[in-house]
Amino acid sequence: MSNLTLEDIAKKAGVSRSTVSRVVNGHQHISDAVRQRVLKVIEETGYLPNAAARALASQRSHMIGLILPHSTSVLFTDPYFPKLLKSISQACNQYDYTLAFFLVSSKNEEEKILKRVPNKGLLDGVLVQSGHHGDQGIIGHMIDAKMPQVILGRPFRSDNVSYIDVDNVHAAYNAVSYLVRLGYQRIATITGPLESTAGLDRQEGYTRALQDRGHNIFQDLIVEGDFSEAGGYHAMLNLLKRRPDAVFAASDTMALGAIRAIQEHDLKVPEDIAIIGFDDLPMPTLNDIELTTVRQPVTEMGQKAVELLLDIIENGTEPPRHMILDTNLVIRSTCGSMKGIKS
Amino acid sequence: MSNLTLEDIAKKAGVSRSTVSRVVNGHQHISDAVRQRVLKVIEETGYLPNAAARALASQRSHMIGLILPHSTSVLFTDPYFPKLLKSISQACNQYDYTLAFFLVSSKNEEEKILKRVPNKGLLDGVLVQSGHHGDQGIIGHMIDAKMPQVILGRPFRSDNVSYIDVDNVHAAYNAVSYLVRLGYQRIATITGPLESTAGLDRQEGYTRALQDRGHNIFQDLIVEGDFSEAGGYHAMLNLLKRRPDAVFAASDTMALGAIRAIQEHDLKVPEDIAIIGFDDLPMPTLNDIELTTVRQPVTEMGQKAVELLLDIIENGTEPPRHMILDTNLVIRSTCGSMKGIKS
DNA sequence: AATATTTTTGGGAGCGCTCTCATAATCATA
DNA sequence: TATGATTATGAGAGCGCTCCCAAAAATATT
Repeated sequence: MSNLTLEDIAKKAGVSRSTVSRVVNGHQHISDAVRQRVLKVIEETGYLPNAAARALASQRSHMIGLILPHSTSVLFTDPYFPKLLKSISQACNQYDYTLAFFLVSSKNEEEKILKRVPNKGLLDGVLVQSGHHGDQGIIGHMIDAKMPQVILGRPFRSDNVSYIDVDNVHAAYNAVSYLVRLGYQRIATITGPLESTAGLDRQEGYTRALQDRGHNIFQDLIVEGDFSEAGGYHAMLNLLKRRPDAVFAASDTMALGAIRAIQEHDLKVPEDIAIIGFDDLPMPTLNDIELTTVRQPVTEMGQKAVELLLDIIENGTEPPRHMILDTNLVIRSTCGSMKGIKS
Repeated sequence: MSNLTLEDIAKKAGVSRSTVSRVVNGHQHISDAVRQRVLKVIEETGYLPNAAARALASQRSHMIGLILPHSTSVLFTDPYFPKLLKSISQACNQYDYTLAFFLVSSKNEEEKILKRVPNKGLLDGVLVQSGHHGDQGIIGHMIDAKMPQVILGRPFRSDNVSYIDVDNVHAAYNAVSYLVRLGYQRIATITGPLESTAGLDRQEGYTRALQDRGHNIFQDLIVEGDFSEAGGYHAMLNLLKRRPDAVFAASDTMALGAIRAIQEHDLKVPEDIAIIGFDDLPMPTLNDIELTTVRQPVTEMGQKAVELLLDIIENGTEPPRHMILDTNLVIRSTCGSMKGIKS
């Protein structure tokens, strides 16, 4: 099929290579007659430009990479990544960029990938999912390689890189404030892993909300989880001994695990213990639970991340750009019913 | 960093461009002294070859694409795709290929993607997830573009393309035979969507097993599902009226939905109704259910698919290669206990 | 020691495109 | 109608690599 070159099209249309190039790239300063003629030849022959030649000549591959470090790739069971991936993919498509996908499953792979990614002529920029200490290596590597990048999730060292994140502190603050306003007294939290910024930030929101509302902070009402169902279950098992009347779980999956633990102890949600989650993603087995939760704008995040990256590719890394997206509280039935709460 | 070219390295090492190229690509006919010298310069300067230039000169991008058509992208909630994606990504990494990811979410996107994917110089080949009628368009398009491809899952028209699939008929046959041997009499099935080859094949295995064992086929014990939890739930609601004593669900997610329906009707698994699933993938909420199921070798499938594609890229499309992977029955507790069954 | 053989190296032509610059054609202005 | 400004087109020099071919050096063969 398309072993045709610009030159071939030029010949067939009776114009020069440059002219065909202009038509293909939609430049101005082309007479309408010529444009139509060239377009017709392209249509007839099914000509498609050679991406490699284009990338070499223009120094732009029109390709961006998505790097998922191994600290996160474990979490692939939850629907967060598929959804994020989908929105990133759609955004790439929208802007005519190709998405290269790098799943870093081991230290070994990290090495190999870090050798390939910074190659000139391959990628115009990268999106790096992060939020863990361990990811600083990748991020630093990209900075060294002067590869334009946007971090998904606030990284631990964020001063010199661009990132996009949801406002975790504020989101958690609102969720916990809601529990306070409902009159709950012993509000516990199952945090995310505390070596992640998301875990840290959500815990901070929890603490601040309680403090601002004159509640004491009890360390034994704070249990660390790992964003997994099993983690939530075990964390809740611990918490049950401390008799909380409400729990803010830093992820829906953990909320689910917590509910399982509660139900196994013949307690009821929300009558005995209220639960609030975090994410609001579609889960295959959430059907019978009306989970009150914090909705993350995952789709928006993917879209904006791509746009941010393209902007950086176009206009340079400096200054680093930080974008914080709003969340909103989705009130369902695991905290008891209540109307007229304004966030 | 690497705005260095081969030429620069050549100069620094006091050799020619060709020689450096040989070293970089590990060709023979290079004296050890020179090789060491060049390697040292490369090391010191952090030189990385320009991927675009390489692709242009060698007519090989070392990149393959993964296309997920919209018929499948809906299913992204279940852990099948993440797991497949992971193994494909790892295999690519292993062979030093870059993976480009195309999620086709709409007819509109399909058009755009089909315009970009066949570009010469971008991809050496593609993996296409399939099994639906609707995907024939994409497959045909790739054939027209002479793009090497491997289909993941048997496509509807499979004579002229290479594909890799699990032996769905045989797997279902074994699962249902197992139920028969356990003595179940009214064995129902919740099928996958019948416009997918997986759905069709698994149903065929069900039918054949019953026939071979002298059971009658009752059409009202066959209900179509859609691989989703909700689909399984509703299908089971229908089946309950027909009082089956065992159900073969064509996916674990549907099995889960079915179990939910059964439990809501105050029946017990396996005492009242036995359930057997299909997939055996880690599910966040499967903790308390010991599902007997058919294990699909998803990881192996991703790995083999990449290897098959690389072989095709290397040695040509002809003849089309078909690879069928074995499954195995994983006996847990949703069919009652029984020992010594050999598949 | 002379020739044939093999190994090592360099030169050069392309891969198919973009993009600047020069030239040709068109239009506006006086 | 001559002059300058503007628009349309073509020619040519790369982009940074691979790979073939020929030359040079090292080694083997008689």
